[in-house]
Amino acid sequence: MGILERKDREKKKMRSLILKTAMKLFLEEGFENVTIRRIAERIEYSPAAIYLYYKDKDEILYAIHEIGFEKLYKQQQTILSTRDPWKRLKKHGEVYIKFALENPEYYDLMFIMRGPAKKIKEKEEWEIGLRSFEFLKGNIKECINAGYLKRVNLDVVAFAFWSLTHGIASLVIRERCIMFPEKHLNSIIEGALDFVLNSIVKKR
Amino acid sequence: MGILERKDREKKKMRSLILKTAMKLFLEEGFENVTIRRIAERIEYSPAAIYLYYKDKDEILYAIHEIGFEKLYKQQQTILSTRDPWKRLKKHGEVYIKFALENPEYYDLMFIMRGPAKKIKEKEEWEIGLRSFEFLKGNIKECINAGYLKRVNLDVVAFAFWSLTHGIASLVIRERCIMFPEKHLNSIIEGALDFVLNSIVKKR
DNA sequence: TTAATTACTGAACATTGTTTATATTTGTTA
DNA sequence: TAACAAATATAAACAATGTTCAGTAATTAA
Repeated sequence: MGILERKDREKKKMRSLILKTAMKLFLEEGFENVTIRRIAERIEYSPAAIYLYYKDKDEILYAIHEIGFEKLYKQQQTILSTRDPWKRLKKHGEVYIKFALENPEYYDLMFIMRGPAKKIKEKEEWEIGLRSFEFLKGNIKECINAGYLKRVNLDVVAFAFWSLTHGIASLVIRERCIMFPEKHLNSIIEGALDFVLNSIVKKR
Repeated sequence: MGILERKDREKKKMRSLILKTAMKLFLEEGFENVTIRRIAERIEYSPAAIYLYYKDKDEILYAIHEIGFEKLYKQQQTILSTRDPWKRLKKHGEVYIKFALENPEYYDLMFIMRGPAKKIKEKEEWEIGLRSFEFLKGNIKECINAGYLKRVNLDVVAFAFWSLTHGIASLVIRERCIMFPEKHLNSIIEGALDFVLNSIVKKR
């Protein structure tokens, strides 16, 4: 009965080949150039073949978006070496923005583009996105317990924090910060994050 | 010498007819349905005719985006009736988010979509966007002068404020808040804004 | 060896935005 | 007014896109 299993393996292999190729296109040329036809061309199959392995293009984008989340999550784990909850939360913000600005295409796919969002809705949940959000909530909870933050609703503080960092990242990525000269932008970003974080911290 | 002027009037009339029609499509069916062909159909011209009046589609989107800014600016002016700078700044945030959530298509065009951003770059400045940002800076400056805020760099505080509100708005609009049940979302948004604003205010 | 299932493709469809050669309308001049 | 010039408008096509479907080729089962 090894035939079914081999077929299954082959199916998975093909899916991963498609995804790998899409990723390559994505990283080399940006998501605008990830087209079904370009993927097909690279793997030397017809465009129609891809639809035997992925329902539509958004499903491929969703898969890439998941890889982006893995990448972000990994980078976020590095802050665990910082023991002080408050310092760690600051690092959290810095790492988040750093990820966004160093991987704007990923970030766009993860938090801005409509394509993956459609799939999120279909799934009725967003496991991969939630994991990062829960991680943030954990950090904030520790800050509250350590007396660094007021005892406010966890979701509210986490959402405020996320909105601030996402706001910064997405305004830059979607090119709405042209009022700031390029050379000042980084210090304004840092300044904005510091300003808010220093404001919400309680002096113990 | 009235002919040239009449021609000029006619040209303007045609431009405004195209824009008006694009606006109608935009408001009735969302920007996804603003296509050159649909506009052409409605004004009973050929698609090619539109290119005699607008360089490309992005130029039309840019024009709509400007109308959106007019709308926002008008709504922002209503906060001027609030005399206390701090209360006014709070209103500023509320009005901004209200505008975004009540006019998500406009907001998207103004602060998220790539199309208009391209035109912004070509123009090398962004008059209409800057006006709103300067208005925010003015409000913040008054808060500083009245002792409500620390004396921090104006651009930094304004950018922080804008990032927070834009972050909230864009996460909702691009459907990344599915971890919050619909019925709680509004109170979380309010809570997040209040949390940050109450944190940055100085007790006098 | 034949029948049935599976894997794949060519060609087409329905959309986009945009360009170009051509036709029509309008204005100028002899 | 007739002929020419300039403007305005269009039909048709181009080059893309995602996606579908009727067939063909390959593989497996009987």
